Amino acid sequence: MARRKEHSHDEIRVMAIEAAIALLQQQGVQGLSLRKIASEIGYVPSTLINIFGSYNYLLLAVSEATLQALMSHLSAVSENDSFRHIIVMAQKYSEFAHSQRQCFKLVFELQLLDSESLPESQCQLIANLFRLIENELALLFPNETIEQQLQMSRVLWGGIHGLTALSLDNKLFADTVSLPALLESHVTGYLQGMGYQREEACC
Amino acid sequence: MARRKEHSHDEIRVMAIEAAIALLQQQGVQGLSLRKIASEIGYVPSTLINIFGSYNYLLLAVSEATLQALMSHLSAVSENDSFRHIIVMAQKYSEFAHSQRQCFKLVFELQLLDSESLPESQCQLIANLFRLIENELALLFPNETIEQQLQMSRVLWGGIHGLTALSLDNKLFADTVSLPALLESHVTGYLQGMGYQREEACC
DNA sequence: ACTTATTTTGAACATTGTTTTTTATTTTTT
DNA sequence: AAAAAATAAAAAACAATGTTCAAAATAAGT
Repeated sequence: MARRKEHSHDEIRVMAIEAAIALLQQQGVQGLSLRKIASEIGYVPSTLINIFGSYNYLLLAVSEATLQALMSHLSAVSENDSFRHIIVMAQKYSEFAHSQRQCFKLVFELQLLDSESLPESQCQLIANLFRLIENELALLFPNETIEQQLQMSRVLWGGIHGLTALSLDNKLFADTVSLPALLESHVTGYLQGMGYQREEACC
Repeated sequence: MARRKEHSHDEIRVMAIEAAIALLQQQGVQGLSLRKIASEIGYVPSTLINIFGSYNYLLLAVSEATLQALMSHLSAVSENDSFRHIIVMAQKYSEFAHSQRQCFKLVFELQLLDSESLPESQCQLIANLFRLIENELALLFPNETIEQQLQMSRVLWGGIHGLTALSLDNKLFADTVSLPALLESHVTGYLQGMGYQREEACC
């Protein structure tokens, strides 16, 4: 059999990714399978393997699509105050994670084999996410070195991600404190500790 | 066939967990399987299912053993200064995660089905881990409410875990800054921001 | 029109966790 | 002590997985 020519490879790509996301949100990554995705879009497992290379690479494509959605979600934030900007981005990050729970988890839990390499596009996406914070830090701490700003951005992001990830799995074991409150405390506390003066007073 | 009576169920339990940990460290959770574990200890898959209930519950037992090891690793920390105590625990946490990488990842990536419930023992273990930090915070911030101390402990732990987890998967994208430096910056920055005066001066 | 290439697909394969059946051993009863 | 019942371990069967490979159907080239 040759191409049915109903859809191009690129069309099958997006169909498969969309179907995978839909199934993922319903049943989680455990309930997902190459065969289900294939049958969902009226194709056959080996066709998807031909196009994506492997099931793992299909999941990687889903992960990449999720990262892009997250990126546009965070890029939409516009606050004049850089301090507020970071806080709102932290909230948006956790909002996104909870609303797209399964996809978000996939991004961080997908393990590729040693033979598979993380594609450059995915690295760039993550680097751009970090840059969102780096940019605001450069405004907040213009006197700090680039190196220092880079370190601060990782600490901020690490905390935001850690709190979000633990909350997603109900591993915070603190029902009385809300995730937004934890995120605000983290960002505010750390930035103040690093010398940022939100108000005017000191002592 | 009836019991070979060579080993009791409890003996088989520990044999299986040990074999699972060994295989896990070699090949990761992807390369692990019920059949490999069974053949490694000279038994058969269905025997392990009988004893553990399911493969997932066997993995949960490995996760629990890992949490216990982590707990004793962190309990061994003894610093007079509570501030130093928290920093050292943060470093020990990340050390443990990197030295027992696969087991550590299993703890946070293992997903049980909706029908399976997280056993009370595992909840207690995690609660005890949090308490290690809560105790030090009670010493550092005796005037804060319990609620406030609880929130701070989650922020601290969330950041420590987030930085560690991202570092484990090389997702920090900052080769020039070390994980210990990030952890120290996180703990120091946050505690200072929350009002802790490490030195005597202010302004 | 015929040949050559291409590409989708269906069947085969190896491996997985789990369930069910068989079988060997232990325990109980007569 | 012998027979019957209960028990428990292992073997086999099952359904589902990702992947490979050969066969088949269409497209392209001559």
